[in-house]
Amino acid sequence: MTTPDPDGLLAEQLLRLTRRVHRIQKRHLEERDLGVTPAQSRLLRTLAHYPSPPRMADLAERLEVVPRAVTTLVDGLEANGKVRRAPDPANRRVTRIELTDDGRATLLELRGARRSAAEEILAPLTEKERQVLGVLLDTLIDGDAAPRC
Amino acid sequence: MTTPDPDGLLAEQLLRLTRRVHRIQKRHLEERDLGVTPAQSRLLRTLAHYPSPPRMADLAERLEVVPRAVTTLVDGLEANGKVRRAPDPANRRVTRIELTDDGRATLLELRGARRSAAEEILAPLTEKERQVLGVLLDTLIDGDAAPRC
DNA sequence: AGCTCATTGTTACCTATACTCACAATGAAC
DNA sequence: GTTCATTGTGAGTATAGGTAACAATGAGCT
Repeated sequence: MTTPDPDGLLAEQLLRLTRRVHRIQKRHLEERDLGVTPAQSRLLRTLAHYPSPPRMADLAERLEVVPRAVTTLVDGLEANGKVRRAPDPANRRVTRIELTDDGRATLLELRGARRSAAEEILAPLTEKERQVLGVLLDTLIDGDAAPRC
Repeated sequence: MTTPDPDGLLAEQLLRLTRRVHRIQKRHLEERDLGVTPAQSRLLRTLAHYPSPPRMADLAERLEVVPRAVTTLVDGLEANGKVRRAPDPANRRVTRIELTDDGRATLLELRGARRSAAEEILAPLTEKERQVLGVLLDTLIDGDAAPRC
């Protein structure tokens, strides 16, 4: 491989890998035929991390996305009965997003799809390598110094 | 960090890192104010790898994208005078894509932007760690067994 | 009380990327 | 020369995200 631009390579690698991950996840998702787009799936998963229903703004922050984007995602999920918008009694500006039973069921299937997709993608790496990769990625995501391993 | 879904974590990490890379690259690009979108930038860079002007289909394959997508990208670049569509004398079906002088100049600035962006992103990693990361990513992209390091 | 300002979600619109399908022009094979 | 494959593109769609303006609400100050 010719690498005349070694320092710009990371972005290209990430792009290609992200695309591969997308393809594989899409395939695993379609096998189960849940009516959920990748971004909606991410919102569902994020939703599961909260002990109590979060606000739209909370989701936007967690997803690193503008609040307006969350509206669209919740619209789609609500139309399919996966989540429910509930008013906050304490503050009438906020709407809290709750998982429905259907949403919870979807989430379980989603996890299965993700797990098998991840297994396929990570197959070429040993357990140790996976850990190293995870640490390196986390370091870059956070942008601070790496824990020297 | 709570990781109830360790096997699905990679996709999330990749997504976040890719987004961070996008943000940083965008910032570095905007400082120079080239009129080029990220995908167009990628096409320009890819173009530079060919010793002689490639066909649309070649670019599509190299970019891992459907040929129709290349049409749109080249349209944009051609409108801005960065590339030129040239007929192939030997086969009138194919159009070859050539870099213009302006495109070449843009490419140079692009490289600078990418280099400084990459420097910012990779700053927390040592040289050795960068190499390890590169190998791991390549392994996952190709999908075959990792070279044991 | 009332006035001002910040927060919250949303309406309306725009951009970027990439996809499918259909098709016209061309070349290749028999 | 009829048939079939290749090549690029028009038309339309989906997904993901962003900006700007705004209405409803809450909070703080006087």
